[in-house]
Amino acid sequence: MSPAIVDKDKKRQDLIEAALAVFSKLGYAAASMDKIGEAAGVGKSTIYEYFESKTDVFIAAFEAWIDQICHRMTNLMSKTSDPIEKLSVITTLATETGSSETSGNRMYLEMVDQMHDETGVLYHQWNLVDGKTADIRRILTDVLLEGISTGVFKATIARDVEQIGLNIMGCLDGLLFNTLLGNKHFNLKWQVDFYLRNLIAALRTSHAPEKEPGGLKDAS
Amino acid sequence: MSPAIVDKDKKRQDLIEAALAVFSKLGYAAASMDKIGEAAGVGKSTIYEYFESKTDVFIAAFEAWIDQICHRMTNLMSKTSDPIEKLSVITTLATETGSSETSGNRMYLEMVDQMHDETGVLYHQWNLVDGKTADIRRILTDVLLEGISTGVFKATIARDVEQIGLNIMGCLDGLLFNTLLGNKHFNLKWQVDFYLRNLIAALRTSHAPEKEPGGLKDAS
Amino acid sequence: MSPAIVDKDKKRQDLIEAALAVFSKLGYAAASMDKIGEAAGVGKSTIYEYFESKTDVFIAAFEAWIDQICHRMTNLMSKTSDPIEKLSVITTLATETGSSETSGNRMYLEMVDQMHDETGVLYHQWNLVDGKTADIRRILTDVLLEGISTGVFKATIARDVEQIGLNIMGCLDGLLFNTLLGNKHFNLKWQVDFYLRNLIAALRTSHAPEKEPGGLKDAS
Amino acid sequence: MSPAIVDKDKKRQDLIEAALAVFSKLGYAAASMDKIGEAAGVGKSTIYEYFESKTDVFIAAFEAWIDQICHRMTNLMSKTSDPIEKLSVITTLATETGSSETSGNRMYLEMVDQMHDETGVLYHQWNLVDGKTADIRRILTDVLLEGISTGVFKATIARDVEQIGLNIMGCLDGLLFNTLLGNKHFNLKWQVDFYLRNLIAALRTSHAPEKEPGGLKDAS
DNA sequence: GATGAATGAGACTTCATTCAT
DNA sequence: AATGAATGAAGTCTCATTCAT
Repeated sequence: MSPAIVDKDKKRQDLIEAALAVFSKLGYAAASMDKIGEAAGVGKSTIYEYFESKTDVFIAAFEAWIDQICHRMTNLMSKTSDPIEKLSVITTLATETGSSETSGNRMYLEMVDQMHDETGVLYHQWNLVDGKTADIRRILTDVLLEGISTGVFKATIARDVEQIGLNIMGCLDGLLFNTLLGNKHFNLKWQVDFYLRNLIAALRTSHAPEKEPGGLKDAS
Repeated sequence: MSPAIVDKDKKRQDLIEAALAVFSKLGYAAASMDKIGEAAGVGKSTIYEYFESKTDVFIAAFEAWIDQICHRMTNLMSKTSDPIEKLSVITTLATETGSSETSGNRMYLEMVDQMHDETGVLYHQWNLVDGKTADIRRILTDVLLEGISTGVFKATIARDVEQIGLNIMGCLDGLLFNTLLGNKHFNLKWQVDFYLRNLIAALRTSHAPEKEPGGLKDAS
Repeated sequence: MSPAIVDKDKKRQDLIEAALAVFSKLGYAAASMDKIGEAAGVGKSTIYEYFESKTDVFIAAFEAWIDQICHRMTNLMSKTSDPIEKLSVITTLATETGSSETSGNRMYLEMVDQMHDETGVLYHQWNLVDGKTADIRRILTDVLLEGISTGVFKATIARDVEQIGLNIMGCLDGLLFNTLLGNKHFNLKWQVDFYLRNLIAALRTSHAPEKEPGGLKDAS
Repeated sequence: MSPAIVDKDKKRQDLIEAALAVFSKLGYAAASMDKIGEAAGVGKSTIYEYFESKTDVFIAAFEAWIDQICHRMTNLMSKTSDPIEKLSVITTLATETGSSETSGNRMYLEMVDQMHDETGVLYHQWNLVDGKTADIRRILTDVLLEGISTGVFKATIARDVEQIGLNIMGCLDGLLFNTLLGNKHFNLKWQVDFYLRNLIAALRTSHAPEKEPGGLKDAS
């Protein structure tokens, strides 16, 4: 006759899952509590048993989303030890996100929007976002440092690894946006390959073997 | 004898200007007609003398915004004949946009958001956006083609000029976003220089002189 | 160099004419000052030089409308001396008003609406309406009295002529409404003929000749 | 344990009732959602829990209104088997509707107005209105046919029963309007009796007994 | 006298949130 | 714990009317 303590956490997860799906598809504004409740199979007032407000729900969904990305990235990268191949994992991730299958994913867009909007959920919450995205940045930084220590990447980039990580994230974001936005001129795979190819050319030591990551060969 | 004659076109421009400022600062949803009117120094109902709806106002502001970018880009590029230096104009533009002076500029973000949101103003309006942004793409394409014809860029990129133009736009967008979003780790100038340096290295003919555009030398 | 005094009255008439057309077509609420001005070929603010308010414009249009009906009715009735044939003029008038040619005429409907609506222009203005419609009632009463004095109608109806006049107006209104309303089952001419035939049968003296007004013969 | 369960159907009916009262008193345009809510004792937004829009509310009120009339008419008519007395039920109904007790009833007027107004709720909805009013027409038609089969009414009117039913409805509407509209000259009971008396005289077989329905004897 | 321009009041509608059960 | 029901604040848009020229 112990109270259903576990259920509460499980249900919260279910709600987050449902909310993430709705936010990804509709964006923050169009995602009404009604719709989130419906997606989770509960009445909308039930959501308030688990979250303070719509803001709270969004933040939880956002955190879950970042966690998912990190897990996926870590998983894919663990399959190889070559730093260059690890970087090329990004192509896979980006292509996945940009594919029509999951094209509803507007979380990044919403994150930016909510951070930038004076009335936005995440306005002045850079610390929160920073903390969450730090995990992704760390993964990239580690790959670069690993590449330096194994002689694949130039030692001179060591002081810039943090900025280079940001460059990758930033440029990828932009390429992804343009695809999500429905730009029919856009060939996402080509674009990501082209960017990565130019980047790696700048990072690699001149004597490093020319073995290239899958898919990059045709990019120029 | 004559009624108050106002240059309706001028006033419309003023309203667009004000609307662009408000949309840039607050985004589409948070930019109420009240606020736009206040910014323009008129009552909200006055706006309806010049526009059919909020949608109309946004589209006009969006078009004005693209036009501004094109003009600025064309102006800056006309000051040099070197394709590489022309490309580096992008650094200036990006830095300007990302500077705190004009940090409110969320138009691109909003454009993406409105196109992607099922209920968005620009949903399924890709033709409109495409037509407007085509001008920017054309400017970039022209620079690339000019570089090829003067032997500065590899002839082999000729077939890809369109995609490369998109790559520039996309990556720049992403870098800009991350800055606008308040990412304090982000050094926009460094990021743009780094991207352009890698890009130009991939485009230029091997025998081309190493003369680099201002500001790129230190980027690695 | 005398001021254009005549023009003012003429212009007022033009405005009334235009307003009547717009009110008849659109009804009171949908007839914006903008549209009335446009129909009269002047700016909407000009209307306020000639009328105090939209209410004023409507009342003037309403009065003009009643006057038109009276004139038409008087004209048609003057062509015969037979009271029964005079009554049958109503068929012509009703058919005219109900015909698709002029089907836009919603003045009566609007009159009723505006009188009955708590916020209506004519609310509590029965005196005004009564005074105006009195002319029509008088015409009908005169026909009945004339019929009595010539022995065509029963003398016993003398005390009821006023009510009978109202009966004609009332029933005709109703039949007209149902036609204006688009009731496709409705054959206006048949309906009016049927009503008048029954009415006349009740009014006429038993020894009066059976000569019937045109169009009534087939009505049963 | 269970949330506040309200009989949604019951509440919807209450809202319709309240809306019908407000529409009847003020007409469609002047009946704001605020006022309807107030009349029902709920906030205006609550109405949107039960109806999609103001249009929806009006249509529901309109349908309820027709249903009420049909029920009342059927009830009253069921108390006698004499077709002539059945027709005289109309006098009762009309007098009721036109009495000061329920003088606010402008539903018919509004129905006409909304059907006729280009921007009206019922514009081009003749099918809806037709379907609803068909019930009333059917009741009248049945009475007439029944009268024919029992030899009270002339067999020759058989082909016109539909039009005669419409004639009754149309003329009654008009008489009612003039009363509702506040015409102080109008004696509704006299008017309806007069109309019905003339009608019945035209319908009845010559050998039929002169037994008249209550109230008709004095009408001329 | 005429009118282009401006607007304030008010309408419908949405939705995050609260409350009673 | 769960939720059906209710709502107030806010947003977009309309339009009769006023004002300055």
